[in-house]
Amino acid sequence: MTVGSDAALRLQAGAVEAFAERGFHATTTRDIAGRAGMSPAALYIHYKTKEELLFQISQVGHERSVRILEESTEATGSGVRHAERLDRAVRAFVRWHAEHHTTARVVQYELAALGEEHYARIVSLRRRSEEILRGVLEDGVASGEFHIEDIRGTTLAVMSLCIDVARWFSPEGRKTPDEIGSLYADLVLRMVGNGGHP
Amino acid sequence: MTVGSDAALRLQAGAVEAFAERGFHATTTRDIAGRAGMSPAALYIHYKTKEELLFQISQVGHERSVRILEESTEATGSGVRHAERLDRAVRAFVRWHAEHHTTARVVQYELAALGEEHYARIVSLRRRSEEILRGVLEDGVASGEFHIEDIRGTTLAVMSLCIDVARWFSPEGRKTPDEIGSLYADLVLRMVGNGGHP
DNA sequence: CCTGCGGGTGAGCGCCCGCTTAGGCACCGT
DNA sequence: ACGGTGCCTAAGCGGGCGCTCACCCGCAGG
Repeated sequence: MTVGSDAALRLQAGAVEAFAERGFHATTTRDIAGRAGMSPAALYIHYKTKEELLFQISQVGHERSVRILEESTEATGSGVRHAERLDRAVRAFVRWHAEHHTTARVVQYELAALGEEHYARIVSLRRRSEEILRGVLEDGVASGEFHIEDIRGTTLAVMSLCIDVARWFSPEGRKTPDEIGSLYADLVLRMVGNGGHP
Repeated sequence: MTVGSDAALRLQAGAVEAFAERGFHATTTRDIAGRAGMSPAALYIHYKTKEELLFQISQVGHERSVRILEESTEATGSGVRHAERLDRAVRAFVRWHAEHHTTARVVQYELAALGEEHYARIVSLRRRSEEILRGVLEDGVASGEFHIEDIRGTTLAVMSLCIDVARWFSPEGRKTPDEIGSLYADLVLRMVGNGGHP
């Protein structure tokens, strides 16, 4: 149950790989333990069930997402341009989904395998992410930088766009995470009616 | 093996429901057969394996996608506005993903469970979809209606946005498929630098 | 009337799953 | 010196999985 120990972390890493490749239900505990260089039984010293292992992964991933969005959208002064906050947020969020695409894939697409209580905890973290982003859009509309009719719908679309990067990104693809971040930040600024360079 | 028969179609419908709810690997053949009102063994009269059933679903879904994109982007005359072709395409594509969100979910997110050969066949259909959309963007750039730096990347982003609707859409949500289609068509026109109303 | 056949069932095979149990070994404080 | 503790393994239990097999029924053709 010592979640931070070396063995526990190796198990997490193995599980992320396996879940990302085959999905939670198609992954066996034997496979996870094998990737961590341990016997199948060792898994149960560190985690109560396979599902709890998924929950740990999902939780740290979502907490990371929230922090990324919080830090990149901080309103540090009174003269901050909200376009810049949004630009930074999308860049960072997309970059994380590309660079850690295996983790992100698990975090974003294996939620359905969580138990009820764990699922609820994760959903509240997701809501938090959405609220942060919506806050930026609202600020930008209020300041006249953005022109959006449906703020809630647009927020969802922006998150959608960023999250889906984890589904298709491959390190062998023709773009680096940074390049995708740039492109997407530009596209999102257009979506919110900022014109890219107002 | 009579894929179009009544029983075969009921099995397909049951499988779509089950796969969408729980995912391919977490769904049992007993569950699928049960939803179709049949015994577990009946499944194997109509499909060789559970995977083949997934393939049929995936194939018809992807063929439908391609047709939707083809029909909505037809260049019917010489004076067609490409913004209108793109608008129609996004509207129709998004509407399909929302209205048939269970099917779409299976079609878009269970690909990894396909066998190698089946997977390859599906990938070629997906490439076709992407090419159709990219064609519209290229036409619009050539005609001066759109202003895009990275056509390939933008195409991918647009597809991403549309596809992801299947992941989060719920009929109990606050928007109808038509409303989401409108919003997304508007957002996409902004992404391609059309300004919404040029 | 019998026959053949397409579409169905009940029972169950063999396998592998998630998880447990009994025990072993290195290192600790006393 | 030695019992306790933390971490690990070999073995295996119970169960549910994908899939098969032997058989059955209703009906069309001769």
